[in-house]
Amino acid sequence: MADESQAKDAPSPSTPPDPYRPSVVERKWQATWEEQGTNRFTEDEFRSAPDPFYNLMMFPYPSAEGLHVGNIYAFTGADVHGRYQRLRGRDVFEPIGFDAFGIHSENFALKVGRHPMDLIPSNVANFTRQLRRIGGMFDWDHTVDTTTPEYYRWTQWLFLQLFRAGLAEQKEAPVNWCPSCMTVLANEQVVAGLCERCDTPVEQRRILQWFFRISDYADRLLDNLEELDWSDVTRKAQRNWIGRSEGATLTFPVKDSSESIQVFTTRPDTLFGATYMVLAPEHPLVDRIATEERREAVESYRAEAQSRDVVARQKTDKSKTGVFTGGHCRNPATGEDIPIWIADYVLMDYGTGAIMAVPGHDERDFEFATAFDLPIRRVVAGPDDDGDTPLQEAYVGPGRLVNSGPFDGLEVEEGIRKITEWLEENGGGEVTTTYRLHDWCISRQRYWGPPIPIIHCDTCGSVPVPEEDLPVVLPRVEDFRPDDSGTSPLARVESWYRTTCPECGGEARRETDVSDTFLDSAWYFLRYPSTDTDSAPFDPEITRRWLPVDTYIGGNEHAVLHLLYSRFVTMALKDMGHIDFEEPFTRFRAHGLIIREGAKMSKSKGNVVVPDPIIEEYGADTFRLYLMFLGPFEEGGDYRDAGIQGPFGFLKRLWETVTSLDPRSDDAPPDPQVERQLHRTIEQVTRQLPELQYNTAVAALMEYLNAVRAGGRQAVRAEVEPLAVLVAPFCPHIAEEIWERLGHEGSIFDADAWPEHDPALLKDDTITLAVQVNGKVRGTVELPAGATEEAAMEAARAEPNVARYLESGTLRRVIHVPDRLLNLVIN
RNA sequence: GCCGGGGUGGCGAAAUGGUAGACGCAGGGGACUUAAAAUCCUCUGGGGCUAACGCCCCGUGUGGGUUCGAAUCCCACCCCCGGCACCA
Repeated sequence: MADESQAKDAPSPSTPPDPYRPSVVERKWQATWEEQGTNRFTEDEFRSAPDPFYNLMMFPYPSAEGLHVGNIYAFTGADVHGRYQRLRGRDVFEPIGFDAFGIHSENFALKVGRHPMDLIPSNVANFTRQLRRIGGMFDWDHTVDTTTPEYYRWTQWLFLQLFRAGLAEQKEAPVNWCPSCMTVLANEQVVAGLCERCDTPVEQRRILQWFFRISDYADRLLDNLEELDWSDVTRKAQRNWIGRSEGATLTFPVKDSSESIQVFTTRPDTLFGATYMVLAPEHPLVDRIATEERREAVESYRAEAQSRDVVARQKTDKSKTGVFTGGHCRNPATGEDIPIWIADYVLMDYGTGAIMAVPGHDERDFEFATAFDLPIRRVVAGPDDDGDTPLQEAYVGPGRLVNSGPFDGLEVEEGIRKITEWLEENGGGEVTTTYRLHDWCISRQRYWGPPIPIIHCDTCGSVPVPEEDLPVVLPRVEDFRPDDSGTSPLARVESWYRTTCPECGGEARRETDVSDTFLDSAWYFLRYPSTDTDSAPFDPEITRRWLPVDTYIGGNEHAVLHLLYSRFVTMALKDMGHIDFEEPFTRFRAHGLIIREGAKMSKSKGNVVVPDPIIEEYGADTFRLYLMFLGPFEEGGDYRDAGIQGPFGFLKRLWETVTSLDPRSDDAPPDPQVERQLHRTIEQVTRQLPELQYNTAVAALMEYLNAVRAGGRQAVRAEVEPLAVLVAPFCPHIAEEIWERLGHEGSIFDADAWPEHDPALLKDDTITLAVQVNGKVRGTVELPAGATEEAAMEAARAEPNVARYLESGTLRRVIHVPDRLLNLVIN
């Protein structure tokens, strides 16, 4: 009997014949992608791709612990974006690499007693395995590892270009110095003013460092921000960091001397209230101004200021300290002699390192003047004040000038202009702009970085290593601990640093400092498409075709430094004629942070999500889908262990729906209601994916599958086939498998199969209109779409609950929002 | 202190002037099972009224305002998270 044979073949309900086995599906497709080169570009393809889309994500530091969920979250979000673009037909290049130089690697290597040259390759191998496992669309033929000579050769090349352009220079700068370890510490190695290793109080030391003159580019870096399609938070952070401040530089002649002191102020209008001057302790004029009888006090204060670490020096919550120098200068406005002090609340590296103190109208000066009993004078009167109103605190609000001679009565804004003009005419001042942004210190007295390619020669000075001699290879040094010299461990390797001068051939010495990791990452996006080239850092033709980066996704912790340095390097390279664009990242989006069960994840709390076992159990597709579903991608979300069940169930149902399709219904038309919802889903997902609104797009997909399966109905092919494509950016493996099972050959990502929605199908024929009385919903009525107000009124009156309210008062007004609501205002 | 972001059911979250709580988790009830797991169906903001169908009130951090109508806009305040922090 036919029934019998069917029964034999039919699966028993408890053991489905073909359950969803993520690991099988995922292994299969990862192997297929690898074999077919699905995600890889050849050099020819790079040169000829018709519609390039450069999809970049911030490359990771390959820690020994392996990929963190935070990394996976970021990479998945970026990968979804890249896969979406590819499904829309773009030629998407999605590279990944490793940012493996720097103090983290070095400290970890010291801690575990292994050499970073051994450690890093094994970390990279582990990261690579994990990155392949999550199913990113990475081009594994074009990766970079910043610690390989093939890469840092060009980092050194970049240094040389900047050096030649006059953008690299050596100058003295303070560093954190641990007198017990006798070594230079990075800011993060100083904890509450103490060395993190030995708890000794940290001091400052001035040593010669290499700087890039990024501040030359401050205006351009700031002004270009207007035009960039970047997250607002990120642009704002950069604006604050650059900190452009318009003001004036004023000159105060020192009494009984030919010297004068320059100060920067944004409030030249308060000049008449300047009752004393303050210099930074390091200010070069201090020696010449301090009088004999004050010299001892001045010297000991300077020594004390220097004995603090660089971070503690700038704490705002400590009380003001300072000493009188014994010197005076003349206030050019009042003609008065005012005392010159030194205090560490004035910073040498902002403005001119000196201020005119106006205690009446500056909180810091007020605090200082109160502490040292210096005169406080009101020169701005608020709306209820006059020139004699006493000051209980600094007044920083708007008002009119008082006690300011000819300028009395002017509003602050006008006073600023008039007093500046007056000083300019008398040679006592000029309009100036200063920046918070400092030059970029790129030297590190450390081992684990690319050596700075400079040779020091007694006759020729600092000579660049000839480009053909690059890379200057970082030698393998077994003892790479920092030492008591205040220089890099490389300074102990005489065989390495002794060399000859490329210019005069005489004896010379290599620079032994290495460069900042931020330099490695400031140009890596230029290298990715050109890793096939070893004759140049980046191929001009390929670079023209692929850059700038179309979308860059990464953490906002790099909002300032990394992104700013990359922009600076790009601008400098453009000015030197190496590239033809000056902004590296057309679009940047910052992703949010993942927390776990309401708390920040941290190793010490032991609440870190370990990805491998989760991927093992549920598969990468489920894990990816869950991460994207947690919350808005740009805001982050709360990882709750149980939550993964939702996305997992969704994929199991998707699988079941496809594998149980009846081939005889392949040509059947979709159910009209389901079809409408399909088109609404296509519309929503297509709109939201490029905007990174993943969580709601996933919800729409779930809703659609629920509709397809509602009441246990049997789906037809036309209802589920588009779903395979829509889900593919999130879950590439299962999408490929379903696509293949639906009878397609080749990768879904090459199928040009992204569905188009039909606008005519977005709306239902009948709609539910909410009927309100005085703004409160009192009922709903079913109406044909586009019904008139009259039709809506008629239906509303027929609704008993609405009618009840209408009878209780007089209808005053009707507000009709077609197809949405009807609000009846009664009294 | 300054600059961002945020505060909505038991929980993650939707909704950016028009039916608050889509989607999902957790939980309750039911089906299947010898049983459990898995799966499927169904209910689920709080309170009240009703035999029931239903209906009413309250509800988006707090207090005010604008509006026919506010989670959404405006004013004041509280709290949480992130960044910067003596920048003259």
